[in-house]
Amino acid sequence: MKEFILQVALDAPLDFCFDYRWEGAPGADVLPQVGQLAIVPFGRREVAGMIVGIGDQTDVPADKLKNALAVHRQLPPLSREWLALCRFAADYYHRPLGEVVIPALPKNLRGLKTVSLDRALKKLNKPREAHNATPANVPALNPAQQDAADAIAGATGFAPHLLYGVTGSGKTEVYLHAAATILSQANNHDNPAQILIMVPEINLTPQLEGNIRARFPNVMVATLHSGLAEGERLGNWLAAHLGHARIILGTRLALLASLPHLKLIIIDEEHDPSYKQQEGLRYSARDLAVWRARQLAIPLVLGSATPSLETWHHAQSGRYRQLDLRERAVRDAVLPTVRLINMEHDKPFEGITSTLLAALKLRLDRGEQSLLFLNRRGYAPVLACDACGWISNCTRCTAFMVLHKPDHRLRCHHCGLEHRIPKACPTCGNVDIQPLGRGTQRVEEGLQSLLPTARLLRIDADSTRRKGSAQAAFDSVHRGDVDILIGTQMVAKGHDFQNLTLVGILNPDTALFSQDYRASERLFAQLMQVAGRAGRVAQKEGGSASEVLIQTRYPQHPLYAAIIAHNYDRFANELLAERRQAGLPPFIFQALLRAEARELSIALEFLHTAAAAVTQSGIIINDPIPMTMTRVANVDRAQLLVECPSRPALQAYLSVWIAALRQIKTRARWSVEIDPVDI
DNA sequence: AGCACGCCGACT
DNA sequence: GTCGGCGTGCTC
Repeated sequence: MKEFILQVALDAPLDFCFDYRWEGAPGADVLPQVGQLAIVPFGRREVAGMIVGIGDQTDVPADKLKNALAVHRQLPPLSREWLALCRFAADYYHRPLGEVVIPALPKNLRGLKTVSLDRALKKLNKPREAHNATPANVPALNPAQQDAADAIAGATGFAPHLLYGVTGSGKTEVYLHAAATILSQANNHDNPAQILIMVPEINLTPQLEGNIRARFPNVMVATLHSGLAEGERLGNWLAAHLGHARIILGTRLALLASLPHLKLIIIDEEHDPSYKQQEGLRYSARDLAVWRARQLAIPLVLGSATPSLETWHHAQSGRYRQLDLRERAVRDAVLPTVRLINMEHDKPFEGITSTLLAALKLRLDRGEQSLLFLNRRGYAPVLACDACGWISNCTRCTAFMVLHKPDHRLRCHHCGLEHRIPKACPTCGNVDIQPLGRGTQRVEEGLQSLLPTARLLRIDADSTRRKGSAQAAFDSVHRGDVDILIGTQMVAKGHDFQNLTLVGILNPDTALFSQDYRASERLFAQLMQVAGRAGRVAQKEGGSASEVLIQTRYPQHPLYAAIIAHNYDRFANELLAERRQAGLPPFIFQALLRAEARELSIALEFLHTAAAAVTQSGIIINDPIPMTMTRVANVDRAQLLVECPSRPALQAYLSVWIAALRQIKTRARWSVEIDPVDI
């Protein structure tokens, strides 16, 4: 009876692996393998861990060493490539390996019960023979699309591409053609291929999933996103892991799926902030995709009308190959006309200028649809008392309680605190307390009074809280049951509305002067995206083209000039020049140390100690500062930014520094984020 | 992270 | 006299 020592990575905030004893059963020839899951005792619990090494020695004293309880042997082991990807992510983001590996696996795989595995494999549709994978209903490509698809499918080795094309220029067709070519090539050589297509939010883009399934009727398509039920998640994950699924469509979490035959990665809307995980392991799925494509020596496509400045920089410098789609692929479609409405001259009533109101009436008369975009939900962002100056502050956060009129509540969007709307000022008793500012609910109310016959529909996180209600709302717009759609950024993504000819942007100015230097980049992307909802209709005979009206107090701002000209190139180049001048990303690399405690002084004291813990030339350590929103849910937060022009130098420093931070005795909770985006 | 143990305040 | 607050320490 031979005894082995398993090195097991566990999902615990401990930066090392744990050793377990494994005694092979007498006569058993099946040994545990690296890449298999083991169930092990850990403290008083039993948890799943990943076997990352097998040996016959350990430093762990015999009285501490425990036996592994079981090994998942019916599952093919995770590949060395997959483990290397996880190890890279763990190293790069300075987190324990198990914290990357274990959450990347379906929950149902992590339990003691192994029977569910067989059932999930029954449940799966058997893949049909892939040699017959002839795409159905293939539209012809224009020359630019054809060149792009050929470049991607014909690339050899690691080949990152920026597919740069405005909304409606037919990026999806390029993806599908490149995918079809790579799938068929692989099949001819009896060498299966898998293609990973990532999208920002799968729930908002059901059309893409439908298109893919229709185009590849003989290929198994699996989706991976957080909205799946656990059973479905396990089945789809297994389909990818076993190589049955040839196309995997998913959100950022799909990047960490096991894809043994991966031959192409596509990231649609690569600039989208949702590719950055904002809790736990704060990874960038886009950045990890680049690493994974390099590791496997395969092509990568980053698609966007408004690329992130990181990607744009790489394309400009020639590290990524840029593929341009300069024309709209939809026949007769023209780019929407963008006009500014100067709110200094045309004072808004109920948040709507007379120019915009007239444009809305025109669409109503013509039986066409309009979209009003306002990135602020609720009725009003704050309730205030004129008499004594009271405002509806949240008692637990550095934030206002937002007025939600339909359910008669004040609600904090940060900690969830709620109470009834007071009838009078809580401090002075004044009954005349007023909402300040305007959210989607208030716009809906005001607009209904201005246009009593119009059929309005508000789409935001509040109106679509129930499962499936967002889809129902979008369906009613498609059916033509709605004249004017009022929405937050939820309406900006994915959906094409055939009869929509007017987009009104109500109040975009706040982002122009934000402390966050990325705000203007994001605003541009958001405006382009929401404007794209309108321009998809072919120009009607005798009618005018679709129109985007932007209400602003700063019509001279260069961002708007770029929007009007549909010229992201120049705007992006100007932003890049500013970033270079100011020493901001992508010309510098950053890490952010966050600390939180019941008292701000505790967090700040920790950060000051941290700032002095390890100094090194070339590493810029900024002053610790309270976060803009200092208090959330009665916890005070502060942060410390560390910068360096060299990524390897920053990484080397972080390894030493974080080890030193672990030695600091503090009551603050802290974490380090690499490449932070919201600072 | 969990989950224990351990030592001081308001209650069945 | 107990129940329970969260500080501290450990997990192969």
